[in-house]
Amino acid sequence: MESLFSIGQLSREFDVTARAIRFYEGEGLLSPKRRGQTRLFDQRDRTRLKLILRGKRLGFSLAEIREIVDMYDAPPGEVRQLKLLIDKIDARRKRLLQQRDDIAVALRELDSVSARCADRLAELRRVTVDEKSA
Amino acid sequence: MESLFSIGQLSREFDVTARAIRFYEGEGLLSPKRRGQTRLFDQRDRTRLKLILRGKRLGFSLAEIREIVDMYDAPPGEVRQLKLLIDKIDARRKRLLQQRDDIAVALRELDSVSARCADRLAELRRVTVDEKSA
DNA sequence: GGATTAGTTGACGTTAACGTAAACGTTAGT
DNA sequence: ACTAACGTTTACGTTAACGTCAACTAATCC
Repeated sequence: MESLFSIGQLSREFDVTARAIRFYEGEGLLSPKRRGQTRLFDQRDRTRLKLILRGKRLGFSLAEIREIVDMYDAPPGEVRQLKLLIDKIDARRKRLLQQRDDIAVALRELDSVSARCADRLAELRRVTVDEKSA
Repeated sequence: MESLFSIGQLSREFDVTARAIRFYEGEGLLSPKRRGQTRLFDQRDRTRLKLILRGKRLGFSLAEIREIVDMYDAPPGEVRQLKLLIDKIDARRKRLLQQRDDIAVALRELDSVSARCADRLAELRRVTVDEKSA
């Protein structure tokens, strides 16, 4: 039961414009089947689209995303290519770990800003109360 | 001992072009002092630059980064503005948490790809050995 | 059979975030 | 006095990632 999807369905489901999806196809990131002119996306396309959008959320360029997507294909048969792939995986992992650290720091800082806001709010309330009691 | 920095120093230290730094100033993200024409960056500018670059690593646009940088200023005195700020903080946090999830998933997937690579490498070795023993 | 809805292919427009080049000033070394 | 190294402004160029028409087709509903 290979379920198929129209461009509109994917567009709504993932909140992305049809134009963007067509653009991704043009860039070789998706390769839907066709019924006449109309695109038909299968489960594999859906998965790839999810990968693409996650990549975007993490700030990867489409060029980088292409590399990532390609990683999910069968590993190459030639040792030279295989080692190249392993290097790329390593680079990806490093970037992700760096991002993870950045996020940890950013979250802590946000908390501190948040606390300052709460303080400020309390202070403002005191002033308001003072004004009322005056 | 307020230490000062030239644009070149910052450029080298953070591995970013002088052009970019000037651009950030133009966008109002930095506001260095001047000695004649020459820009002089202090510790505050350095901190802001670090914030900017971290934002970039996380895929934020400069517009978003501006919002973040502004958060680090003193919280506003008006309740209306303060609540707006709190909302923005909340939105930031949500995005960061989403990204953290995305990273966790991506790292797991990378591991699985990595494993497939290792398998493939082992398989290739077996073939090589077979050929030798033949 | 006209209208609506969903899809298509060009093709040009737009925005962000710098890159790049030209022409110039200033300070330090030889 | 010359030349390097570093800085400046002004201004045009570039790339990525789509947005936005326009003009068309194919299926469906009333």
